[in-house]
Amino acid sequence: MGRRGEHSKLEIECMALEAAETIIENEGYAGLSARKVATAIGYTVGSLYFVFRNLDELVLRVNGRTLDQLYAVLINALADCRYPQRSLLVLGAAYLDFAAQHPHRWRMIFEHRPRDEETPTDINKEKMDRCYELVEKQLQALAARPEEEIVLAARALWSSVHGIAAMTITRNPHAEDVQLAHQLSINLITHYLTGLSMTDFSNVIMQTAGRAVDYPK
Amino acid sequence: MGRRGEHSKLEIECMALEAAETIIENEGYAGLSARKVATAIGYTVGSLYFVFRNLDELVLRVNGRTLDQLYAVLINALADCRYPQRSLLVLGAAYLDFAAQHPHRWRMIFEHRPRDEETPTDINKEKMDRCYELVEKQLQALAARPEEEIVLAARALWSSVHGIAAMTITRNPHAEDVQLAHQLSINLITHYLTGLSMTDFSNVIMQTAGRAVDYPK
DNA sequence: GCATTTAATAAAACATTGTTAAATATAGGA
DNA sequence: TCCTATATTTAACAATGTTTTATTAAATGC
Repeated sequence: MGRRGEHSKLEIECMALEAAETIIENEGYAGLSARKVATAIGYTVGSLYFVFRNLDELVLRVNGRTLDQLYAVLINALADCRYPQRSLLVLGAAYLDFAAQHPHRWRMIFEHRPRDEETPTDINKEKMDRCYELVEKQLQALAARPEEEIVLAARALWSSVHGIAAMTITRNPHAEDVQLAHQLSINLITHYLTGLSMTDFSNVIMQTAGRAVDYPK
Repeated sequence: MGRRGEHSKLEIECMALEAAETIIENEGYAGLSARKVATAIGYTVGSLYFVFRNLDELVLRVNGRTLDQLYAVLINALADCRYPQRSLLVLGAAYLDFAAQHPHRWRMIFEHRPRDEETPTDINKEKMDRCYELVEKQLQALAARPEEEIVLAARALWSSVHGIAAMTITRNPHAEDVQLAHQLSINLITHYLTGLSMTDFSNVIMQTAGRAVDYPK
């Protein structure tokens, strides 16, 4: 039929993203297909390719929106935390809860493999780095250290919480899994920060940089 | 043609697994297909389904073999480490190196989503738990603590190193990525262990268990 | 107000996928 | 030597992402 101008290109784009999100939320990434998204928004397959270059691009866009949501959640969780150590614990807890509440979309951020080789994969890198920066800010408030060390510590800490989520929170997480994740996160952050406050940090850096692969006996 | 008895069922199974592994190692999971595996071992598609229930089963078997390899690497790396703290650092480094050397197969362990719902997903759980136990053993040698706390700490620590790998080592890791991963791992393990040795561990457990989700201000 | 162009949408076609059903050829026993 | 069981292939199916072609409605020119 080809009715025209009923929705603007931007509207269709937004509708498609929302439709894809609910499909993924309900059926997981495996349930996502171009035709399913298209019929969900009342169009046919070909129209999707008028808006997105391919499905990979749509997925990357969904991931971007998920990262935006995550960031908002983190900021919100941080709202009324006055002490940096508590802030770090709260950040970890908020991340775990977000992962548990949207397991499919959360996993898709990390697990999506673009079919097309030339699709840029690091489009959402900045959105991920924002999270590291949140952690950096708290670490800075906790102890005055050189920038370089703060960056490293933030990355180590945030990656660790992510690892706990990755190993504990499945695609269909049970309440007990989530609770275990929280225990692990608290355990990890607490001990790491204690160690951080006890160590001559720059010294460790000097000793270990650049000789990681063949670690001495 | 149907030549018969040229290879036993078990032989075909092994050939298919090896073929799948080289395909994945070279082209990633995206490059894996039933037909490609079949032709690689000189058979046609249908024959694969005489040996494996479906492709998911084949992938799970490959994952099992990868985990066996990983375990062997970890044991080997541990061979001549006399001090538990050093052992933990070496375990982390060995894990990162394994992930960097076989990124596709390593990621597939965690990223594989079975198409079929009724495919059991936790077949390789024991093989993963063996890794936790290695860490537990070192932690036990480091400090005498109740079993429960050792288990928790091992899980936190190992998940963290995995998280560092997951965030740093891409599907086509550069040398600089791997080096950063090693730095982060050393940083994390060192500070965590320092913190562990400084803290009244059981006290922390008592305080935090069961009130993880809505964390107090 | 009608014809023409242009762009939005649909429909169809293609190659590839996992999986299954049917066909076929071979090995071993009668 | 035939027969049967089974290993193996072949063909077919449905679903997928993507591209190409066809159609229709709006915008434009006169």
